[in-house]
Amino acid sequence: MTTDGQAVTLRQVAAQAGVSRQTVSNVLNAPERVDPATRLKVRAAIESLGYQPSRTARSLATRQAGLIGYCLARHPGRSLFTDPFLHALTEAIEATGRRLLVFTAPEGAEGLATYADLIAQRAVDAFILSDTVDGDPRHGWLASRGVPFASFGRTWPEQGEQPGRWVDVDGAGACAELVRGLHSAGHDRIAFLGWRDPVPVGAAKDRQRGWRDECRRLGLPEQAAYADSDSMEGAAHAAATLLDAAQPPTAIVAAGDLLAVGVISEVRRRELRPGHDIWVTGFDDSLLATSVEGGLTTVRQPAAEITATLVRLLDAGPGRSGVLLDGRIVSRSSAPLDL
Amino acid sequence: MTTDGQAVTLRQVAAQAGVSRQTVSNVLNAPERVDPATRLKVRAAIESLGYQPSRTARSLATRQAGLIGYCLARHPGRSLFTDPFLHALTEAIEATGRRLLVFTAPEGAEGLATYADLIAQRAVDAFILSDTVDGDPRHGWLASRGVPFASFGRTWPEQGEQPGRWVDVDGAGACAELVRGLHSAGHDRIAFLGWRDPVPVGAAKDRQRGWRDECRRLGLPEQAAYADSDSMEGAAHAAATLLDAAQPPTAIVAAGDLLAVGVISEVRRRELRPGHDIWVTGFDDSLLATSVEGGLTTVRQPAAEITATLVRLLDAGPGRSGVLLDGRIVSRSSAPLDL
DNA sequence: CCTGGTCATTTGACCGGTCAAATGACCAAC
DNA sequence: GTTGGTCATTTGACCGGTCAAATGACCAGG
Repeated sequence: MTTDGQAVTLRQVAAQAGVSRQTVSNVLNAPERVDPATRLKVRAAIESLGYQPSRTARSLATRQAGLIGYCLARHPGRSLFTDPFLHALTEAIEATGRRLLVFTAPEGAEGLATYADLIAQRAVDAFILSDTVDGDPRHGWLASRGVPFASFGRTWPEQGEQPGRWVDVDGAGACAELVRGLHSAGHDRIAFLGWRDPVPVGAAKDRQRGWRDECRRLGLPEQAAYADSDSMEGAAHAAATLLDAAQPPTAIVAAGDLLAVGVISEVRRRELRPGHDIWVTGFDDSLLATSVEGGLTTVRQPAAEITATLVRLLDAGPGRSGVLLDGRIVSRSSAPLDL
Repeated sequence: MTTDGQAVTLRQVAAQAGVSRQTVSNVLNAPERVDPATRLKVRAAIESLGYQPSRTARSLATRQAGLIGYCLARHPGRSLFTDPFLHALTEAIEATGRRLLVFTAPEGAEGLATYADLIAQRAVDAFILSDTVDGDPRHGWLASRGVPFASFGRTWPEQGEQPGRWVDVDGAGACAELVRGLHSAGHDRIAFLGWRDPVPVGAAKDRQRGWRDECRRLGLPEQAAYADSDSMEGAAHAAATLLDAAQPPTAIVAAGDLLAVGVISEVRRRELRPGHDIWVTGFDDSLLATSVEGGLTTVRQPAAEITATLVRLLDAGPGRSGVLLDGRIVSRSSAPLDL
């Protein structure tokens, strides 16, 4: 509304409305304390001047930055879920009137200095953590200094509970459900395809555990293979070893969409039809899942629910708690399950 | 350093060092004005108290938020370059002592209200724009109110220059270079594979133009096909039509990595070898490029250079200017070019 | 000896809000 | 007619820095 460069202040609104600055402040922050008649008068002045309070001034007075910090993972493009997660997180935070500040930091304990700086500068009020690794140092460090945070992902401590509050998707449960679905569709040899990684990723182990436990429960053989890295090529090679076995699997549960696409390409190369001769499933419901022919059956991480929960936990105060959310199986033609 | 929750202030440092608050401020912002001896004394006090100035207080006084706004695109996961771009952008901004605030906004002209709010609240000093569309309303709007911004991507105005300052990657140039490389490797029939999209994406047209112009210059036939969407499946079908032609191409230049992977899968399905029988190239050097067997020849967008330039342009003041950066061709086995 | 100029440092006001205590109007109760 | 309580509104101090002008010490020049 202001065509001039200068911003409108509280006092200008007060002058225009013929009240004191505090009354204007009250209209915005505690309207019930203000007489309805003056409230209207002030609101009109606010409107006509196009006033919006300065976040900075308010932050200084309230000692709240109104910003949540989120560290971008070192390896961009590593996970296909990063992007939808970030988008959902931003919306969830904005829904509470705050905003998201993203930053980068070195990996591991070194990166804690960056977190320390942001707190010391009072640039953020709290942190959202993701890309957690086994024994992640951040959680304990932040909790010990009383910095509010919420974690997407577990730190898988050897024993005891992890510090602070977390949300995660039940990868084990989802994979178990996939195995059950495949089994009731008539599959008896359901293989798992994971990847080896320099960094131990708890999520991958979790998914495999769900598959293994369910296979045992159903008395199915446990065939597994591993890609050298999280790539289509590695997955294709690993899938080849599975398919070359004396008793090849009729279904392959892959630990991620990228792997699953690699499996599908190997299946196709052998003139076998995914979803008919060999059923294939992925994980993440990334853009790849709708990109392959007929679509990939996969597990969707409920991004909106995850981030809404994270934001809720941020304000839950100190303490320890965890929320485990269910992934939703999205059935497409690579493994036409009926759910 | 502070184990108590209370933050250290400038005045506490001043008291500790036995100087006035302004002297401490000068040590931080204009050290040359301070006597070396007192400078050391103050530095020691800062160190011992673990002092860091409050961003908020400084922002209020200087009227600079120290934050740059960046709007996340509506469709998360649409482009594989989003992730590396965001990472590089964050680092580039941090290198100048500022930080990145990300936000979401409705598409098109409606979203301008969100930009307006951020400015009115003085929450950000400037904006970085990306995911620009043809005739993007944001550029003119921001420029007309004197809000500093820099755009990754052109708005392709029908006539005249686009408002403000921009950086883009020369997609046309890179595709022309691919065509030249393929031609000198002996290819005479080099097809283009793009995609149709509800939103007109200037970048895709730009890449195709580069391919077309170079083919004409070399006197090569212009074969092109289009995927219904930016997906592997669509690309595979489009590739099939190309390969079924009476005079099938021996090389296919795809407008994106995802398309290229789709092309490769179709090529393999026909028992043809990518990089031998049919050469295939992509665009973006995304995680898919190293994920397919042998790797995908593709064009790398220079993320660090792009973002460094964007940040530089932010501080260039009002005016119009554009920087066109070269993409770098990364040769892998899907099209073993020697460059 | 007084003036004028640097240099290092300090002082008071200010950025634009919020908080807590103070003011004043109005009305019911003793 | 004084006291006490609510309600609406105002005042002064404060959040933690920065800016601009003022102060004081020191030294060279007329």
